Amino acid sequence: MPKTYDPASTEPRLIQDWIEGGCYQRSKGVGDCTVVIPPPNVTGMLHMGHAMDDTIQDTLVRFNRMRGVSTRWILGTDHAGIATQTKVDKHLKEQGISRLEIGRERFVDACQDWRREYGGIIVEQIKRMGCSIDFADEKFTMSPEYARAVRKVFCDWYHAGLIYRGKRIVNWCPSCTTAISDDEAEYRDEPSHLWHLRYPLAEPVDGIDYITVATTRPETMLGDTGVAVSPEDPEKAKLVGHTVMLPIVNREIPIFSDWHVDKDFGTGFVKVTPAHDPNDFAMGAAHDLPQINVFDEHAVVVPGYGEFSGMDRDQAREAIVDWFDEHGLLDHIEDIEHSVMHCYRCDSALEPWLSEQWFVAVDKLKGPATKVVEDGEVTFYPERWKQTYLTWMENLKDWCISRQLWWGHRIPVYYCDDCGWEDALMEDVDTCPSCGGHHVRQDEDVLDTWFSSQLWTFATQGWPERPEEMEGHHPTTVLVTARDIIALWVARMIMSSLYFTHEVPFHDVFIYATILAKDGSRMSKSKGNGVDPMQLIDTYGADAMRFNLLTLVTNNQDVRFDAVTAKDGTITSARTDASRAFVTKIWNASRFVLMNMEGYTPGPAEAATPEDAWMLSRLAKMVGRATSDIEAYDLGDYARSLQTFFWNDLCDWYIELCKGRLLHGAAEERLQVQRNLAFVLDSSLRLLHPVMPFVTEAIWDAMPASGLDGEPHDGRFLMQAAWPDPASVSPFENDGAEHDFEIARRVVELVRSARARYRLSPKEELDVCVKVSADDAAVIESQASFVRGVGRVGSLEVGQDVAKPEGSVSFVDAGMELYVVLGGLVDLAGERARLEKELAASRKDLAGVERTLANPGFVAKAAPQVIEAKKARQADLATTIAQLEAQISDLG
RNA sequence: GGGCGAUUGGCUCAGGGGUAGAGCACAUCCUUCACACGGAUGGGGUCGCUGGUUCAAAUCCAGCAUCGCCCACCA
Repeated sequence: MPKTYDPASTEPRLIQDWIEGGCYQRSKGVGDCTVVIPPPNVTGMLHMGHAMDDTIQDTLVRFNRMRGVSTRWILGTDHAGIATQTKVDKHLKEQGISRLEIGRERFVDACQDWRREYGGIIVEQIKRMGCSIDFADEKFTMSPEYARAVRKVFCDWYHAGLIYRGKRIVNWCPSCTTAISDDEAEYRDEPSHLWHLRYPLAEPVDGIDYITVATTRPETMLGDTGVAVSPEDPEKAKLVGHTVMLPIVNREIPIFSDWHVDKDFGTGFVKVTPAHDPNDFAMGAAHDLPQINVFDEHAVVVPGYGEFSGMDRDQAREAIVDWFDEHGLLDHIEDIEHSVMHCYRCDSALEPWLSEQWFVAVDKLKGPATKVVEDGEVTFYPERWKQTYLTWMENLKDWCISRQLWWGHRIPVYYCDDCGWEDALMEDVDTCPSCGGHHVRQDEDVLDTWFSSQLWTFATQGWPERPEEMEGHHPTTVLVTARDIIALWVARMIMSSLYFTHEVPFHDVFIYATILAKDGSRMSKSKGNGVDPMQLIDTYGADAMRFNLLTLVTNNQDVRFDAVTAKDGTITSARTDASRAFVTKIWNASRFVLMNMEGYTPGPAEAATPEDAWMLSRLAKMVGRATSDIEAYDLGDYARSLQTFFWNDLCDWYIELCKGRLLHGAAEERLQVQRNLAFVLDSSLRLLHPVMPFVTEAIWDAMPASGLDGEPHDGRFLMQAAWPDPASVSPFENDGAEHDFEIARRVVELVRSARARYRLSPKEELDVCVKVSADDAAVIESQASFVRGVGRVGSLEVGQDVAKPEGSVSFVDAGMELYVVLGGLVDLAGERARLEKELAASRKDLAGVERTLANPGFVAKAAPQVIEAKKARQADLATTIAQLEAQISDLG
């Protein structure tokens, strides 16, 4: 093995080997683990959220593959309608090309080119992360096969009456000239004004000849068809039933009362514009008011409004306010904070606009989709997201699915201009099936991107034409995704899957923490606080990034990622750096083991020494813990506990303890150590593999067979090797051995502490005496070689009646008194100070324990084990205090 | 407005009714033949605030504060 591990050269080679070895394709086995990747948009590059998502999925898939479960991880990308169209539009604009000039067909071709390029990049990035997903079988939400599935869904729902066309207020983006769904719109508070406008009454009432309405949208007054007041506003009740004469347009409109109105806001009079406000639309519908659209698709005032026609909404606002002012009808202007909806793509202010749209009626879909989550057929991890889902489902309104875009699935509805026939069809037509006429046209709109991605779990698996492909792989096992698309995507997948496949799309939904920038804000391009996962991989290697990400998988909603990108573009992340150090540690420890394998033949691990028994016990518990952690999606604990195990137990102690036998031991002894090390290392690599596939695979390739399965590795990959079986290693669990080891380890630590305090050379052997109970003395004696070797101890005297030697420093710890002989170097004042500090701490602890024990309530109500533990602690502390006092007085 | 989460050492985070943890950073020592991306030894925190439940609260509950996210709404 090379002295240093180089991720940059190793990772690409392994990816190639794995793919050539067919390791990424679906595996056969017992049970099923099918996962669909949340398809990234073809618009861009992988970001940290994807890196997190894909690392989690890969860890789960690799784990299951190793466990012998049949795995299938499905790759694909999303055409991402608006997002892609906007990017391509911009791209073309830079070349001086307008999409309107080149037309729909050529524009869609340009989108396809874009998708091939960027879809390819993102797939390469997924590959580079080490994701063991089937790259040979890539799906796309606009592939011909997928398009047929989308079309079938539309047609079936259309014919079942679940899809209908209707006039609705939609959030219209005048710049993208498309409707934006509520879920895609972004609200932002902005300083604005509340204009108080006077509307003259048609006939004065009790001497009042005008009322004042307050509005943030004066330009929409051209479309006003009523004025509303609150039913709880007695002062204004007398005006209800009267009319006002709308200025400028001279339209006589009624005053009515409606619960939408808050009597304490503004003036208590609300101008009602059904065509330009969702609430007004609702009020208008309830009170039978006309809907008058005053804007065209670009938010320009339509003809018929004199000087105002042809103005855009901003110009119109100014002109109309001026008009009111000139005519003495502008009461006053008030400054307010006002939240304005913006297009999530182009950031233009959205216009509530009345238009013809397609909708999915959700009434019949939401019931079943609610039930499966309530019943636990679909389980959310962490559990709290269940409530988020249910609340959203409860408040669900019909879903506007039409988009006025060119890039997307075109709505398969055909109209005959000759006879008025209309239908949704699976095949294109140019002749009217009803009248035989040739004036048949297809609907111009395309479908909301989520309409196609809601089919992702089954349309990627042969539905509807090859249902056999789904057998055993649907419902999928787990969906790993971000919390912000629980409503947009997760819920819709559940609804459509239940309808079309009669089963849930997945059993588990795992929601990971949102990755925030170091300052706690969302990573965003505009803020420039984002971190590029590819750059992290360049700097630290994919394993280090993956490991760090997995340690951040906790119950939290969001986590801060500590990486910072400097002005010169270099990236630093303390935690990823530490993860890289762990990768290096794994490499070096393995290198040491493999450098000392001469004469090795595979054979079973055995607890030949106390430290062997300890190590094998620790390993057995680690296997159990790693397995149950991953099964419970507790991936952060899986990663962190493995790191502690490998670094602290295996490297810091066991390998050090093996050196004596390995380098100088007799042949038989040596062979057993080799077998134990091979067993522990092999097991550890397998446990680590799901999160750190590269370094573990690279090492495994160089390793001989271990006692774990006895098979030589030639031509085999670790990623296809068996996950260690918790049941078969559990006989190694040995609490007694662990306890004994702790005692010996403590002796070594105390010797080291003395050495550090007196700055003694690590080469120099120290003489040590330990005064302990007879039982513990035997325990230490049995591990004398370990204590001598690792502690660099010369003579070691252990017993009940050991006396403190001349010129030694003493330690008191848990019933143990330990003396390290220094030979006249003792710093009496320093020792006294140290012992007194410990004494003070012990006394304080004892006082606390005694206070608890003196509490009658505690003795009466606490669990017996707790009381026992307290009493034992009391005894220990009392002994320690007595010993410390004796030592201090001994110092003179 | 509704909901959710966070608040633990300088930083990023675990933990979670009964002796406060890790990594990084810091201090001292060590280039001993796996590893200086290392080893050893240390210093450092009344677990946001106020109440409550309990024999016992950093941990459970309530309120508050601050930060963040989601949903809804705003004439």
